[in-house]
Amino acid sequence: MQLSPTAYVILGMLSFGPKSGYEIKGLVDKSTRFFWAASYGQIYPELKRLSEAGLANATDSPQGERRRTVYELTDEGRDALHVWLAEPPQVFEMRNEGMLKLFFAGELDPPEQVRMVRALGAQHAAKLGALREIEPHAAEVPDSFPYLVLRYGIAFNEGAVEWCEREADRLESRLATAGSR
Amino acid sequence: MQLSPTAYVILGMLSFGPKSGYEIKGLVDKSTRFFWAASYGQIYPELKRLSEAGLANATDSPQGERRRTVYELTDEGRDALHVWLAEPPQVFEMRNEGMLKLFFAGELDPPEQVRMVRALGAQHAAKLGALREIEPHAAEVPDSFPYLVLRYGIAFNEGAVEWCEREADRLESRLATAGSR
DNA sequence: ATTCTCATGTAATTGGTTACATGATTGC
DNA sequence: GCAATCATGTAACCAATTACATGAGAAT
Repeated sequence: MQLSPTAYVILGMLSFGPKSGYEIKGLVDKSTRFFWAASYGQIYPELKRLSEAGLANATDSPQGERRRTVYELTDEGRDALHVWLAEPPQVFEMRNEGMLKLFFAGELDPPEQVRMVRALGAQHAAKLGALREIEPHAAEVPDSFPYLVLRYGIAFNEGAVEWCEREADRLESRLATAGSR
Repeated sequence: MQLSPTAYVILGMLSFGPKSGYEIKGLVDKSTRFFWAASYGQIYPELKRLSEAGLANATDSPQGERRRTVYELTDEGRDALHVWLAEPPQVFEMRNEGMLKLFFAGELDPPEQVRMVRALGAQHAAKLGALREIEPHAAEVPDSFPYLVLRYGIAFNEGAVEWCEREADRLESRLATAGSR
């Protein structure tokens, strides 16, 4: 039985302890979503499939009248997770509209080109801000992999912000010299 | 009429001059695919839509008996491209299985954790290799935006490779100290 | 009262890939 | 003669998002 990376996100979250679909969604939204998002439309059906496949166990644990199903990883589920973790990563996809616009920026006049590079920088700065908001929370477990991954995201976005500023400045100065020639 | 970013990839490619669907696909595959891919299944129907919308003009230009349709940007098409370029970028999505595995790497034992960080580094090194192969070709137009974007990709992947090596080394040394304690 | 959070799920739609089908031209 | 490249297109399929539907409990 072939599982999608999204199924492994769920197994991985369950490896931290038993959780409801709602809790998994919440965790994904403040962690993996930056490199692997998941919606309710995936999570709930996938949880059902995983429990049918014997990789997770479903237990009803209502809070008062509010129904709630908590899933926990079975031994087979943990094995499946370990096997997947040890395999070389396959998927790496990106949809970066800012890069795409920059690629075609030669179509615009120079001042607008500079604005575009700064807009890309602003995009990265916004992401950086979002990551830094999570940081104090993640730093509570300093040697953990979630924290390692967060630091990678921060480093990358810092680099990108600097790169955009540098390139925008370069374009701007080139523009100034061209104007005075 | 709302166009998708993929439609703008096509308009953008046509801004470099008239092209067939086949040529557009070839260009995408050695440039934008790293941050915005497109398949024949998208390109051909989209070209038809763009020409129906008056943003591109279709001209039959067979080579012998081999049929061929070349599209060129209309003035409206160029305007639409410029409007889109000036708008702030929206989409930024990533599916990075390597990061995802790293996030859950705490499940494995330390030597395997080190292997995983190195595997992520290898993924970035492979991408870096692919980009460097394109570089001499792109460097022919040194001040162009396609070349700027390529350099961004190279810088990012170089940074990622170094980061992975550094973190793998750190993990390894931590592992050694823990073992002798 | 009302809004927010907790909680689960499905249906419709979108965006995109892959496979399939067809055929001409070029280079070995 | 055969493989690679040029060239166009559709159909089936897949992954994922969004909107919708429902309802309890907690906080303001």
